[in-house]
Amino acid sequence: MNFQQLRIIREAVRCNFNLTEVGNALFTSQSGVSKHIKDLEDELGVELFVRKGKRLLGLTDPGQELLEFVDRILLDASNIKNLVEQYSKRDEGQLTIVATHTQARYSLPKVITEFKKAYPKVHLKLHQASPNEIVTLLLSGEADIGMATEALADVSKLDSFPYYSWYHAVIVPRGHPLEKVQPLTLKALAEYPIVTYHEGLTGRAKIDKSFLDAGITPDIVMSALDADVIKTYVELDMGIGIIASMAFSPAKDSDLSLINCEHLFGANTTYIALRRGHYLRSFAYRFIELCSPRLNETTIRAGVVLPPAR
Amino acid sequence: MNFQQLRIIREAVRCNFNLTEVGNALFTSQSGVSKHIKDLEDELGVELFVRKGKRLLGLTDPGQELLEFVDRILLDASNIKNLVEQYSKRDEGQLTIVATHTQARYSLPKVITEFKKAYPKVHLKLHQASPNEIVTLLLSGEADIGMATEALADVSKLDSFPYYSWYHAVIVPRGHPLEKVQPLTLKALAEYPIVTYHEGLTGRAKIDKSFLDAGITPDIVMSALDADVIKTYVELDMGIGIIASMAFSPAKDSDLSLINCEHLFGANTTYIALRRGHYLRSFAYRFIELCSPRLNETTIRAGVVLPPAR
DNA sequence: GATGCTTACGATACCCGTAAAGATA
DNA sequence: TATCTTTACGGGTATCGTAAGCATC
Repeated sequence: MNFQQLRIIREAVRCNFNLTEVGNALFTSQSGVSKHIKDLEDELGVELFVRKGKRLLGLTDPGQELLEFVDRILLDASNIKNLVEQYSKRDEGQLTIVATHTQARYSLPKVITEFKKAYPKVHLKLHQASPNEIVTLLLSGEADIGMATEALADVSKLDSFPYYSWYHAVIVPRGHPLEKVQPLTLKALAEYPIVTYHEGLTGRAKIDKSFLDAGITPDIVMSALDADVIKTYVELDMGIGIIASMAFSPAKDSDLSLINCEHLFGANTTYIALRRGHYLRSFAYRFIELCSPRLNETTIRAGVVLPPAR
Repeated sequence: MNFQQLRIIREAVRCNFNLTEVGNALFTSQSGVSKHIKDLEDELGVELFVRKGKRLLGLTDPGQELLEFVDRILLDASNIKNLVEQYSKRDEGQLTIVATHTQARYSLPKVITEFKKAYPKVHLKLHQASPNEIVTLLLSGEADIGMATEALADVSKLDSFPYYSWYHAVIVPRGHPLEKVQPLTLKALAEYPIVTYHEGLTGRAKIDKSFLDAGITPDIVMSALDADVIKTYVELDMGIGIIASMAFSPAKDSDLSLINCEHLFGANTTYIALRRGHYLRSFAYRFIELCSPRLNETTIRAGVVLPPAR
């Protein structure tokens, strides 16, 4: 048994059991991949893959159980690399953040500016992705820190920590009749076409649930992945917008006006998530602390989940 | 980085950094060991060992941190071997139990008889050791299941489960005046020389504490590792004995009489301990279940610690 | 002087990639 | 037929053990 064999097992699963693809992914030949699998199966004395003729279709039961350990071995191997770098290059290295549009655009710029100042030698990679993609990237080890409002808190192999809480707000073209409605109600909103976020993004679930609970069917004419797109179409008068309140800038969005609606959709919590067991460099912990001072290295290592901040 | 290198790192620590010994332990040459360490340090770019000239003295800080991951990787590697055997030879294999004299002699014979009947093909190894040795053997992976009254429950890397509770009893030569003392008191015991267990064994701590709390200094003339030795010397009239009550057999110990003293020293709990994260074959779980029906595979996997049984 | 570590060197085994052949869709 | 896997084979590399050279105690 060697590490290359284990990498191949893991990659085979990720590549849906296409060994040619595995070869490419690991920068080696497909024949070598094939042989390694065979050698390992011979050594262990068990078939790890379900085969139909020559094609691999999936994992056998022992293969499935084995995969858990393989994953952890490879995780630990990468942890070793990280931890050793921590000593040889204390303030150098790479940090990969993966966040949704909302976080990348509105909450992270300030943090990243500060971080860059404190750790100029750290190569910071910021990926933008959907909540589900964020989960995948964290679990595969391709990203160190994930940030999103959705999905993260439900995954057992992730540790997630409340980052901050926020509310939705309504945006309308300046002079829109809704500006005068006091107090704002779901019923009043539902009288206009609505532009808001896509399903599974930035608290969209809360919006849907609020309308559903009230027995009102909103006319959602368009859903977008980010607030910039929503604002664009609200400016074009396609409807009123519902966005995360921090996405509104009075200066830049001077054609629009923001209407508070904290009472309508409830609070959302954005989470910072880490892969459980993944070794983080000290500057990664510092990054998180810059996001929220309550989340220091000790707290995070303890895995304690604190109540969300306001 | 390969597995041999990791095995060498781990073994170097176990062998007190004597690389010649490591070579012998791993059945390879000392020069190879030396080179492997150098190669790994070169690859990682960090010194893992503190050196004085050519001699190794200990681990550096990164080496210490690395060791944790190395241990887990090698644990997982052995888990893989075990789990795969579970499929290829369901009811065959090896099971290593390590227990104190008291358990090996008085509580295990019945269990082992039953187990042998159910799993005739499993090679059962029973080691006898002190509580501290039991901890070491479990942590090094040399034993699968440990049993003792002391030490086990305090080790964080072990999962320990209450096996059964028991009481001490006093043994005296037949016709001894203590037979008539009703009720038996610590003070009455302290008037005779006492033969009992060694420190750190079979509830000796409870005996000492009871006397200490009562402000009485017992005259312990001899301490032994097991009840058989204690009984021998009580028969020779060296003093009265305090032993675990299950160590007395009316038939075999006809020269002695047993005096109940549950009220004097309190209950002891014997624990079954496993190395956390160590993969156990299904027959190992069955063995534990034979010890105590409450400890089935599900309960143990959940790591739930139940209150001790009576 | 005995023990322990490093380096050099040759034999062996292992790993990789190319190429050809066979299986599957 | 195109895609994919297995097997065979040759070149390269890594690993291992012996032996010699040094450092440490």
